[in-house]
Amino acid sequence: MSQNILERLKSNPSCLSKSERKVAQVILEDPNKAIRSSIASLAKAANVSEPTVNRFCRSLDCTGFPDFKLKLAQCLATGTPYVSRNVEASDNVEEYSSKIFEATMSAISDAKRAIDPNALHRTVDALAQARRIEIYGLGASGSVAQDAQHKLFRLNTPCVAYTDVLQQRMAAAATKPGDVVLIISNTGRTIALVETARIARDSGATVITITQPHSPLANESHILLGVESPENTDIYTPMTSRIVHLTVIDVLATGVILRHGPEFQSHLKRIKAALADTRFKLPDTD
Amino acid sequence: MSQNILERLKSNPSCLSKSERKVAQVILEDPNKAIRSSIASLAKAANVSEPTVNRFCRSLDCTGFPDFKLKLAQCLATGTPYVSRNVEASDNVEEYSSKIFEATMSAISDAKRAIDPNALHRTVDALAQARRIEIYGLGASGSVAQDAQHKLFRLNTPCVAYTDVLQQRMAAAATKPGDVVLIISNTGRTIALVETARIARDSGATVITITQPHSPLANESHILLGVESPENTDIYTPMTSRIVHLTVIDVLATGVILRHGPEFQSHLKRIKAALADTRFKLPDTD
DNA sequence: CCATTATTGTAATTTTACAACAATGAATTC
DNA sequence: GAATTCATTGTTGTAAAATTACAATAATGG
Repeated sequence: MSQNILERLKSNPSCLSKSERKVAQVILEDPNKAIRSSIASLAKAANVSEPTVNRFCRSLDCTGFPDFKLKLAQCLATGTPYVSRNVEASDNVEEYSSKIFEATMSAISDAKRAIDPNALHRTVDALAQARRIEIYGLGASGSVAQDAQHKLFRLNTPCVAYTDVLQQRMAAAATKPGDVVLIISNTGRTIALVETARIARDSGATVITITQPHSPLANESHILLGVESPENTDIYTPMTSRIVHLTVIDVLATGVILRHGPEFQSHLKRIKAALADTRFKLPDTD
Repeated sequence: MSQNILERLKSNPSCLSKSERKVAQVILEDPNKAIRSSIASLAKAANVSEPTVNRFCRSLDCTGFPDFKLKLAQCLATGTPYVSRNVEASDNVEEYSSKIFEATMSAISDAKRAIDPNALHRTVDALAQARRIEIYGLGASGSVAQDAQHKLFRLNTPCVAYTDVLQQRMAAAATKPGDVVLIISNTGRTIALVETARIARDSGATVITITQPHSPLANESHILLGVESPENTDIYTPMTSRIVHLTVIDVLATGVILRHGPEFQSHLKRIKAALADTRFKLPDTD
């Protein structure tokens, strides 16, 4: 439905008149200030009359100035790229920690919007029916693969994660139709993984990837769970993308569990119960 | 900074008077309607006077009614579900995937508010000065520990993750003053880890934990990075909490990098560059 | 039970958003 | 080149909205 006022402002569109563009510019300079100012102060800041500001709002499919402020505020809150502030060397603890938390939330929010429910559905199908599940990842995605194994092994289906290139290649060559190979990669450009995907394909396995769309790895997969990672990986190692990957895996695991139905949950409870003796008891019953 | 009006509304806090609670209730019934209505219509809907609505806003740290509407609108836009809905057996793909994404975001948002900047600061200090860093985790936290190693080993400080109880105990016994032991646990009640923490303490290491506050493990630590995990772990394995743990580790790694200053970044670039040949090149220069 | 305080409503005031209309200016036509 | 048309912008005025100041009421404690 309604969306992204900021995008349309930045692209300086033809639907705005000269003075309306002045308004747009003032707003873009400090959107967070704009949502707190009245129509009068904004008009003065842009050197135009108040009704001009109002007409400006109408041009953007708002019913009026308050409605515009509302939409702009929501746009800012969703963590659109416009506000995705980068960590700076001068930041103190509060600042960089806030930024990282926000960037992470924003990435999850983006993924939520971008993920293809159909691909999820088909993946859950494939996992639920798999004879065997293999999970491959390297580098930062290695621990994601291991986490995925930790989640999926409860499903009564044999399930292994490999984080070693050679083991992955051998395991991929050993797969058969009915097996599912889940490959996780941030860039989708790691040569070894693309080759392994090809090997698994040739062996007849169903290849599912959690990776960057339109990447070489994505092109090798039967089912693609696309996750865009716009982050700058030059200096900082991929942070948000691997968290999105984990969330996708949560969705998959939950989907398979739901698919198995209620009687399956006693099976999960038993697994959980096996841990009880490793823990200190809770202080009280609650 | 301040955030999540909805959270505070639904927890029906003591800082509101009787009629102010009536206002809160009306708003919670349909928040999306509330952000579009005037103070007058809202007052009528709640059967209170207009100034009461205004005072209600002030009680919630807003400068007035418009400011309140703005914050509420932003709160709604972030998609943070104010009633963290649980996955139900009847959910279809879209539904449970939405719920999981939302629950994850909500958990990160909560953690952002709850995390103690002072503890973060001291942890960054300790990590930056550490002679050696050891990271321990078990189960789901095992892959978190491994991910942490993957992040922290770039810091020029020897850094290992152990996900095996015996290795952890031996390594903990071998630590010395100046060493930092980072222990990650969802519940904070795993007996083995609590014992290991004690061994590390006795050896003189600085014990830092990412875990549930007020837990046995938290009590054994020199520095506690507290993460509440209200989630029901009866059936589903901890999902959101380990993602929060990872985010905290991102913050720590970033903090240490910032602490080391700009000349350190060339060191990181070299590490990154070592990966270049393992990847397919990007289609174009951009 | 009275004094004190907190809570709520009434009325007045200020601020804000918007509509109706007038003015300006550019483009087009004769 | 003047006249006409159209789009754009500003001026004035008004209704609505938000807020203040203050009075009335209810709640609390000695």
